[in-house]
Amino acid sequence: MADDASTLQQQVWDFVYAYDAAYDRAAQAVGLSAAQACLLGELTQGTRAMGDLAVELLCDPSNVTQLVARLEARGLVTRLPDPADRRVKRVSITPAGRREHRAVRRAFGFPDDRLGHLTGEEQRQLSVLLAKVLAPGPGAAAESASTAPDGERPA
Amino acid sequence: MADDASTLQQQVWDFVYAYDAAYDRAAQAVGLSAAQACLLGELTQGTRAMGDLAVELLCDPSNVTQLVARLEARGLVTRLPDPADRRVKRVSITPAGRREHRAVRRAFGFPDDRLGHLTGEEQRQLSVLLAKVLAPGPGAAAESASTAPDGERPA
DNA sequence: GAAGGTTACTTGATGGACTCAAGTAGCCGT
DNA sequence: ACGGCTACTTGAGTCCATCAAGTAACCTTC
Repeated sequence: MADDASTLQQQVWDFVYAYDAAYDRAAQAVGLSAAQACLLGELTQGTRAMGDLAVELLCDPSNVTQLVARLEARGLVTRLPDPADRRVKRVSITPAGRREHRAVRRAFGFPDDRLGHLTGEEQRQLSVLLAKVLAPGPGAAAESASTAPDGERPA
Repeated sequence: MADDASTLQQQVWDFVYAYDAAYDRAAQAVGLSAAQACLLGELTQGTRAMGDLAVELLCDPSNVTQLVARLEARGLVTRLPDPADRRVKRVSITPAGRREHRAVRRAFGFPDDRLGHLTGEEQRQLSVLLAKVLAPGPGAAAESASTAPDGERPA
């Protein structure tokens, strides 16, 4: 029985490894780092305050500052003060940034290449299982942070 | 239909995100980076040549040099010349390294915390689905690199 | 309405991860 | 032994990431 469990763990590891590697390749093919692509992904649904990005990306605010600075220097995002609270800077994606991000999504073959191995029915099964795995489980107190709205991942 | 698919993609993203974050936390709880923990994991089944590590970790050989140097400085691995080919350096894990690695495994709660949400039968289902996803599929020519033998992952 | 505390972001310093280019040492075929 | 290849290292540079300290703006409270 420990054998079944360890096989599953190995499979999950390989799965995550393949996913990460594919995303990395996709980003780099477009000339972005994984972190940059991930940040762009966060912005596709609308603007975000710097601080919110730090929370969503699970990193230090000062890290977001430099990440955004590099993207801004390349014209992929803009940073403008929030009219309601002048401490806050709201980051939004530019048309060029949207193009780059779409290019990453296009280069990211994992969903089609890998999930495409499954039939529609199998995909539905997988979805059910993942929902259960991801459900806030017993043992963990509070878990939320739905991360990216369209399917990104970090480094 | 595009809705089912996009839900699945989002779930896979969240799953990978949670896995990565958990591994990162586990490594850092022990005072290692994810890359260092991953490298230790590669060594648990036996020694490896530097070059082989570079292939398995999908990175430049010079990166392995510094990674191993840092681990060696902390006494977690040793590096000794291959008697058969004096160009080759074989890296092996020390008892201290093994202890650290076990600590990472212990701190890595994902398998128990998350996969534990599934019944034995569901785990078996997931295993079958993952096997199909990971199978060398149509479209990819050659894929091997079974990565870590006991369940590691990179940054 | 000014003082004090908190919040949001930036700056500076530091360290790890990673890559590329160039270098050295050892292998191997001719 | 010579030339070419392989394995690893070194050095330079970039990005990611964190911490500590700073600045500006908000928000209370007196």
